[in-house]
Amino acid sequence: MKTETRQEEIIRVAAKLFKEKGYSAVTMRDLAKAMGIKAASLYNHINSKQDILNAIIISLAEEFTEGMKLIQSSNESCIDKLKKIIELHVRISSQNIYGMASLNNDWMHLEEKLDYYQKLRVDYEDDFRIILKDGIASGEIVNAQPEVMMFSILTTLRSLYIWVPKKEDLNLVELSNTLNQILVKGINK
Amino acid sequence: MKTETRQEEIIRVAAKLFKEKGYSAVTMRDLAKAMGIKAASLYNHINSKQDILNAIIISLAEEFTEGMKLIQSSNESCIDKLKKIIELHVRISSQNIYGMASLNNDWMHLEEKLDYYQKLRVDYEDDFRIILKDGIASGEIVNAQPEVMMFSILTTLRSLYIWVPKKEDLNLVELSNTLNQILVKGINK
DNA sequence: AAAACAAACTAACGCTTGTTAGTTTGTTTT
DNA sequence: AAAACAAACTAACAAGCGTTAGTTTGTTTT
Repeated sequence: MKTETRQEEIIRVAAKLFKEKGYSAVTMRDLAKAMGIKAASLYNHINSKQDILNAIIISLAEEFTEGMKLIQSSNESCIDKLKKIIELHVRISSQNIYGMASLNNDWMHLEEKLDYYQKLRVDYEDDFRIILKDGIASGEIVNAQPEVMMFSILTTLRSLYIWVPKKEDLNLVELSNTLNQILVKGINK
Repeated sequence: MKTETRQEEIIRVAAKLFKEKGYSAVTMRDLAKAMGIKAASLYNHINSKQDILNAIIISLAEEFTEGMKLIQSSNESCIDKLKKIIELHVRISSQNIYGMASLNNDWMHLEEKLDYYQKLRVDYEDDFRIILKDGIASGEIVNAQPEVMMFSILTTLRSLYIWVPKKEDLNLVELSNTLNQILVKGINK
């Protein structure tokens, strides 16, 4: 197990605070107090508050992009690809619930990295849409509006961070399966 | 049509700014500039920045509570109640997309009103859960984990504000129907 | 015409913000 | 023992924060 650098520790603690109050409401003095040091000392390890946010969000966004590219290039059925996407979100979200909160709520405070982030996001959604449209074309998926389907599924998956920690007892494979059933097969008998 | 007071106008404009940057990142000077006046002049109409957030969030939360109580006390089937809940969210969200953003993202910055808000929220979720459990008990709904179902549906509905404005062409009845189909019946054939 | 009111203004307040500069301390490498 | 380094510190900065006090201006009510 690789030991965490001081910089990584700061970023991890920052993500936790960002989840609770949002990026703008967390001060460098708040972060320093949570680390048990003075605010100025943070700058021995990080360049700026902004850089902390960049590090949290961009690494996560790239992880999602990588995952999607793998799924996209497989030749599984559309329904199986959706299952894989659900597993991707469950895995990443459970590994970094604090970072996922920043990704969801504080992306608009990215500055230099904002355009890059938004491109990753748009591309991800485009890939998702294509999977759904292929599924409709091949008759695997019901012919409803793919935009609404994508919104519904993706919103649920993006919000997993709110909810995953409360279910530590539930193992992640089981959670993926349940989500797959509910999101894909619906809830009525 | 009742004309808007200056105070209501400030609250409406504030909600729009809060949606874009979050409560903490919006300054009273930002808000004043958006209103075309100086920051100090805002205080002729409102008591504090905090009060603006309270007004936005609490009125919406109470609107949801009222709607839920009506649905709860009707004697419709569980599936029909779910449909009504979807319609409730579509209606309120489309009427106040900016306020819904604050409700979702800035509720933790409520201060005196935080406990009250959280009670409304917990009660709402309790009512929702009971509807699902009744549906499972009566065999209307598939016997999966009601917690996951509720999370999935409620997360989608709570995020409508992100997405409704892009679909102005789509009428709201149609959107409710499509959401109902996807959330309840699923997407696979 | 006088009084009252709504809604803007200027000026300033005390406090907090992110960040920098320079220094101290203790450990590790030469 | 000397040099280098990592990681903390104190002190301070300029800018921005929410908010208050007191004033001006123009309209509406008496």
